[in-house]
Amino acid sequence: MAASYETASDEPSTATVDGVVTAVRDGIMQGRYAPGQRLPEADLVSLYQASRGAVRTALAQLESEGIVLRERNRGARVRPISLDEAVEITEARAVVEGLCAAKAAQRITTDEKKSLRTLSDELRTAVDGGDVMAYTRVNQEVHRAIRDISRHETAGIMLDRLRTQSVRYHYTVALLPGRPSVGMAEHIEVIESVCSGDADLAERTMRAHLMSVVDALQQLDANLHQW
Amino acid sequence: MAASYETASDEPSTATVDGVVTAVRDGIMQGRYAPGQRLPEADLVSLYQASRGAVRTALAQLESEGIVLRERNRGARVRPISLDEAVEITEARAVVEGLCAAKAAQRITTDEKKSLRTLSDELRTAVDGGDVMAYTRVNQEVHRAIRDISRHETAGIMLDRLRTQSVRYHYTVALLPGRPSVGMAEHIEVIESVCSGDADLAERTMRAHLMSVVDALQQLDANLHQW
DNA sequence: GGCAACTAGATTGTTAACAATCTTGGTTAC
DNA sequence: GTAACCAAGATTGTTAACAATCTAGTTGCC
Repeated sequence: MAASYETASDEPSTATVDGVVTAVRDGIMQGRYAPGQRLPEADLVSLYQASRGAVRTALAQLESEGIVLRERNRGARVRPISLDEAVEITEARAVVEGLCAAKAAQRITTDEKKSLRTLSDELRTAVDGGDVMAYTRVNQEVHRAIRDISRHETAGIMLDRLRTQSVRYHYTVALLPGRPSVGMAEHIEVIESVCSGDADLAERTMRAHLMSVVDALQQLDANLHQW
Repeated sequence: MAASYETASDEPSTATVDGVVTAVRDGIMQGRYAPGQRLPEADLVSLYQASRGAVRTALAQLESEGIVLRERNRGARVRPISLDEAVEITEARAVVEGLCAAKAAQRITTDEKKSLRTLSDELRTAVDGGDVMAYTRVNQEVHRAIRDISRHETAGIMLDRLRTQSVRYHYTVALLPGRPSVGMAEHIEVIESVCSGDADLAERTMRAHLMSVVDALQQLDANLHQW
């Protein structure tokens, strides 16, 4: 597989360990690597022009991130995520992002309020235009912004990890009928509650939003079983 | 440093990667390795009789767990944790353990209620006898039990990580004057609320308990600066 | 006497070869 | 025809040697 000696696209040296980690991680998050797909070391070596040691270290790190599964003498695979797990991950996100929202409400500056509300407008135009891709992107930007405003490093690191584990499900949720407009309303509510400075309200609003994502996930599951 | 060729205690072969990881992690959590202390690869190799590659992999994993710091060409050190970080970690624990308490309240069986209440009794005898070590141990057992009863794997993994990062502070908190009796009362309240089956109440109680630990941490800080 | 440059030792990073294990395909016996 | 067995290839795990980098101590110069 991938016998060409040429570099994959336009990246001559992903050579470092971190390079391989981010390349494979992005590949998994973008769906280029399917769940359960094998990741032979030799392929990654020739693909990313890195040494085997670097690939090995990268795989170990990805395993500890929970997105790659390794079995002794049987190599690495993309770790499949069940819907139950996706629900669990979203529940965990709900409480941690709730914490971030509360802290953000306490610490937000006027400049940050302005840029948050700019995102509100972008959300509206994306949903009005029916642009699901843009909706998904701005969506993530909102969560990212609140996580940054909270200035809570520990929570931020935890969310990074949770997000990489669950991203594959997200744009599936966005495709549910009526989901974008519901999600937009919730996001704007979250933004306003954070801007209000009421930590308790901000936390409750954020949690409610993510619990509604849990509902959407289970609805998705029901739809799949119906087919 | 550590020039003795004898094995540390009674473990002739920690040879595997996981062995080194748990050995070093326990060493850090038990305070045998001080914050900031260097961890030269060669020393770990002779101490635990493992290959350098295994030690290297182990250090990489410990770094991703956040308890070891590595700098290029400068080796690994035990990562020092500031009080601000300890507060952040405890805040994060508060919301995640709150989630566990809520789920535990929903899912607890009668047998589990019994063993939880047994821990209540153990707590009382430990505090009555003034046994701080036993108090600390039962303390952790209570949190562990609730985490198990919740059957929330994702939250469990997150808590494992958070706990290893903050354990060094815990038994410092337990030494504060009057802390054991306050902590005992809170723990018993948590246990009863989980047993009651009221998810909302259980979550609030658990969060209140851990926020009181945050207060204790900050009080500890104030005491230190006063000296 | 103090400061800068240099050298030797120690420590980590990288690569390559070797060993162990698993998978796959074919062959043979029943 | 099927099932068990065996061997070759492929894949991963481990070890050891080599290269690069940093640190500390020393020497020489100002």
